[in-house]
Amino acid sequence: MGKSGTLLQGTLDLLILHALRRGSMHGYAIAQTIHLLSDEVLKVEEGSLYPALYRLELDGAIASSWGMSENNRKAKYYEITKRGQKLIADQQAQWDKLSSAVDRVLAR
Amino acid sequence: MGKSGTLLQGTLDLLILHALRRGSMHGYAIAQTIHLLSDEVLKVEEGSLYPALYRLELDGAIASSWGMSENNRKAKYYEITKRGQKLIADQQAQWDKLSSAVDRVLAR
DNA sequence: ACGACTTCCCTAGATTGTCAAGGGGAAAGC
DNA sequence: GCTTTCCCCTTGACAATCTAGGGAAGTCGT
Repeated sequence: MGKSGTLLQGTLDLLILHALRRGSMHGYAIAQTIHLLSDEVLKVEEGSLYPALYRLELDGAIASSWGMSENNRKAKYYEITKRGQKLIADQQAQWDKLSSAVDRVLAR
Repeated sequence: MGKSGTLLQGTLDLLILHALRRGSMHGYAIAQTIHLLSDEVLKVEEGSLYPALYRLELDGAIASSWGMSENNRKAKYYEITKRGQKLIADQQAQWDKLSSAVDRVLAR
């Protein structure tokens, strides 16, 4: 495994999309949400997060708009698009398939 | 997830080491073993396998020696070293920790 | 004896995803 | 005014995997 880094490569997009299922959120909050929902195991670096958000928006999986945060700061809010919904389903299926395959190998 | 590629990045070393728990094996057989144990879900490309074996041997996790395969071909047999045993434990713990963290996020 | 196929090894180059390490602006609290 | 927190972003390096090759040697069918 990579020396450092608390993420399983390839899962970040799925994690982001899943966080956004709870409603529209700005980037900073997405990172916090993932951190919390994972019981503080997963930590999303900003240098990973923002490029990922950019990719996802380019891909049409999420859409953004500027607004004001609860703390009265300018923030870019993201929400899932219809295309993103489909991506969630696909990627979750892929994750389930692959991670359970790994588990099978490790169990035998 | 990556357009193609059936592997979760970061898991290959662990899969290889786990296959070798069953006894000394040559590279080609390691790939087949992983493929079979995963119910044909995981496919290890040779272009990923051999560099990984090289890394692991450099790292002292496995050791190799030339021999003859069951099919009467020259083959390089690998076995786990003591250091490799420890790596298995560490990486499996890491995998369990991270994959269950992902599952937690996806479930909530 | 020839060709096709399989088994086994290996490498070079491109691609991708993440990380480390920065920088910056603006509100809040002291 | 100073520091801290919140929020955005970029650049360059790095590690892991894949694609797409190449090669040698045994087996099998004809």
